[in-house]
Amino acid sequence: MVTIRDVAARANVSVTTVSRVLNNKPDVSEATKRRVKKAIEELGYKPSGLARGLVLQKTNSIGLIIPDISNPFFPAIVKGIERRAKELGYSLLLCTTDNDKQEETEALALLRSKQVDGIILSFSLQSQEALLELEKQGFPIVQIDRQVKKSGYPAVTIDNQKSAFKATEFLINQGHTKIGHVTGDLNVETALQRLDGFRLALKKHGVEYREDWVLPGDFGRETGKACMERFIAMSERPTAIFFANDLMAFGAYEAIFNHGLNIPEDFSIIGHDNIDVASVIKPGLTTMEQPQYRLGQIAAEKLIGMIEGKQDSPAQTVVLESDLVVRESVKQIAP
Amino acid sequence: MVTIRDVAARANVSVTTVSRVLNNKPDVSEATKRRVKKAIEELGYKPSGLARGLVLQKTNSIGLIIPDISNPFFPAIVKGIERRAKELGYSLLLCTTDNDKQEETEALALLRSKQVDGIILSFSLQSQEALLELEKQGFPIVQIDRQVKKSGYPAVTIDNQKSAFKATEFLINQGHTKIGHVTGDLNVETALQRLDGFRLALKKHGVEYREDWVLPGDFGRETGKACMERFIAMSERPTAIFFANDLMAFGAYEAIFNHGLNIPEDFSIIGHDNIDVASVIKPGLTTMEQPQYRLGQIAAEKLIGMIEGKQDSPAQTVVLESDLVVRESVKQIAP
DNA sequence: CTGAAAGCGCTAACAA
DNA sequence: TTGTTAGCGCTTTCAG
Repeated sequence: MVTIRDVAARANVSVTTVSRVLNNKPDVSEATKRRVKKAIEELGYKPSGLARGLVLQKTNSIGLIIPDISNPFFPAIVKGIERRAKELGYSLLLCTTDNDKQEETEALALLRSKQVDGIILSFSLQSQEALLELEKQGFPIVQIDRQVKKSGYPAVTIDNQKSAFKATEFLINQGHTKIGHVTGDLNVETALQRLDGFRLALKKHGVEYREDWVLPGDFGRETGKACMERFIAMSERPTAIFFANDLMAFGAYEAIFNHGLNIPEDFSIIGHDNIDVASVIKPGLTTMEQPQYRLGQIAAEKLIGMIEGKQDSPAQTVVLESDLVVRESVKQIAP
Repeated sequence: MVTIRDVAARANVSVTTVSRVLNNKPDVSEATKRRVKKAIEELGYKPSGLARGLVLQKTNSIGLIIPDISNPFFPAIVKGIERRAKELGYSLLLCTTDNDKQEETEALALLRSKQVDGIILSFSLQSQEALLELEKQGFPIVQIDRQVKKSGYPAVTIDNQKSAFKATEFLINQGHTKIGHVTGDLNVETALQRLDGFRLALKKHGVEYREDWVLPGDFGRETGKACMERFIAMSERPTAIFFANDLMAFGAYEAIFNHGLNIPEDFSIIGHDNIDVASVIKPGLTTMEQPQYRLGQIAAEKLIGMIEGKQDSPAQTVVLESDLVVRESVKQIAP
């Protein structure tokens, strides 16, 4: 490995001087600067991030902890984070957890030991204490998509309750009064909030809330399919169902088609997230759009702001809007 | 920050001894081991990966460079890599490039400066020299999905030529003789190979190859749509089209439906990759399945094998099989 | 404008 | 079984 010493020797200067030109510090004559640069070039020298990080106590890398990158909701978020972080001079260490509490804890420990400057994460409710601990130490963290409320860490999310409310209200406005819901993983704040939004909308419009039409899901496609099978098997069925995310709605599509039934004639379906393919499937899935890329960008900016201590005020949670995207999966019912 | 020195002081031993228990080295009495562990516990001490990396010249992290994480082809690969790497004690630094040559070069430099132990990458053909350079230095790299042939670095891929051949042959066996193709980004080896496979299949079966039915794409959905528009506008149309990936085929679905045309009645469509949603859309997309998760796992294993010098033979390229998945997007034509 | 030297937190000879 | 010491490659006072 070629080190700063080799460069110094070759350029006939001290390591200090080399370090100076490396970091664009003043007080180096043009002549020596040129010589040093030449030596760097010739030797193909690259400074060691490790050594630099050790002395500066700063790595210019941030950690990202998400449940599952193969869940289509996350890639756009990751992209947003990665692109913005890169622009701001940071790189990304990726950990996934499958929503497992132990994996979450391990990921946190791992990233700390790698000495990332901060972490963006999407945690289940089970891992609160770990966050509280880090908060005491003043370690920079931004939550994304999901907020573990008890911690004081800022989050970048949409208003999930409101979003679910809007989705449900749309169903009601289309004339539906028999409405079911498949929840997300109830260990996740997001899922809880969407359930709340669903309830609130029914209540506001005086529509009956039926326990047996609210099925516990987990944001996975298979579960969406399984829950839909249960709806189909019911003697009294809802006419419309709000799925806590599009992936589960896709599962429902499968189940419905497998039974020779139709959307929206037999069931009106609304999803959440507007993942990329929601527009490709037939009938097009009506859903709530989240600005994932933006969420990612903002989270990266916010975290790096915290790291570099530029926040004017204590870091605030950012809540973006979600928008209804109407396609063909919801039928209008005559009153 | 609490360092190994603090632990040593608290446990009344030397830093060496602490280091020994940290790394499970022998020659530490049970008694002192306990004392040290207690001190570590009480202080909440975490070893600095930076410092360790600096002295060991090993970071236990690997770099991953891919074009775009929001392309649905990659998440499963990333997951496979991440999961396997984690099992083997490595973490993942993620860089994306948008297939841009400069970004590829930068990512390589960045990861080197972060001193990752090795890199898994999916490069365009434009970045050959950079690889050659690293190869001279004996730096461990594994290519995934795409192989830059000139480098001696192993790759983990499917046989893209054969796969495209099989896809095209399926069209022919269904009775099609007017067959078009939308290529991938021709700066990418994979796209070239699929085009070759397409040609070969036509040739073998004596089916005419028409230049004007081979449209240059870029693996993006928009392009798939645009190319499909061109096919639709032709006075003489192909009856079947092989798209170099599913994403472009999805774009084609849009275009076809927008014109009030039907699949497979008006156009038979076959894709490539079998990304998750290929089964959800209507009609189900016939396509070639790639084992993405496996590709990722194997790439991680292979790279780490290279890093740890356990390879029995010089690292070999691994070629996995792809399988035809028949759904409803291809019509059988009476001879 | 330039350099010597201390030290970031850790591991590994080498001694004891 | 334990400790002393010399670095890993870099930045940064502090002196020239």
